[in-house]
Amino acid sequence: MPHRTPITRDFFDRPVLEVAPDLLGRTLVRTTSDGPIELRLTEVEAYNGPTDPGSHAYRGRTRRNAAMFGPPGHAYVYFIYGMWFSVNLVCGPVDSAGAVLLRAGEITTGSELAQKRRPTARKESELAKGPARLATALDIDRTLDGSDICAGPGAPFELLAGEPARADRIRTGPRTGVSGDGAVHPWRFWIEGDPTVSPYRAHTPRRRQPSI
DNA sequence: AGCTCGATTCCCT
DNA sequence: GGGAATCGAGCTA
Repeated sequence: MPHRTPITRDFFDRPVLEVAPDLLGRTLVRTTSDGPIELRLTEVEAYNGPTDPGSHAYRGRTRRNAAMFGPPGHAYVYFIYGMWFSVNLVCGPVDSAGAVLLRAGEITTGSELAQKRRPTARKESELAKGPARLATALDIDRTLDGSDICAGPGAPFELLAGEPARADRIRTGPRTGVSGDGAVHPWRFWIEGDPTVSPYRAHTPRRRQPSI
């Protein structure tokens, strides 16, 4: 399969736990007004629908998470911590609300554009190391929520076959920053040894205001 | 109407 | 390793 073959919607029809590791090594093309930025995915997390306590879908459909409950092959973009965005790719049947969080990758095209967006990055490997950094580097915000990933060249997003990661290089572990019962599942997937993979952090409960 | 805290990053010690 | 920044979804009332 040639490197630059577009991935079609049936790729996303499968269960999210199957799609997530299969995304590693694939190329996400983000077409901006300034030109294309391409990202080789190195780290993702699966969020497994309404029964997954770690998922935004856990409490059912809301205005924010509506895209997750929509058709596969679309983006779910959400705003977090008052200043960042994160990007997911929706998987599985409509209403199953499966989504893969794109956590990190290697910028392979348009690194000048990404640098401009991420001036604090000191190394190429830091441009998209972490979900909010990835979204910033690729100029992704809430206006792209619900975008079709499989609409073809020139759309805001496209996914290319790339070079899927070898199975023996894929590692799994608990999801970063997920609390409670959602933390037990090893649904984080990354390419072992890749310098763009973000460091694992366990969930840290935020301290309450000190009561004097 | 008010409150808590999050699928984080950055900067400081 | 810890705290600040910053806003809004979702819960409690």
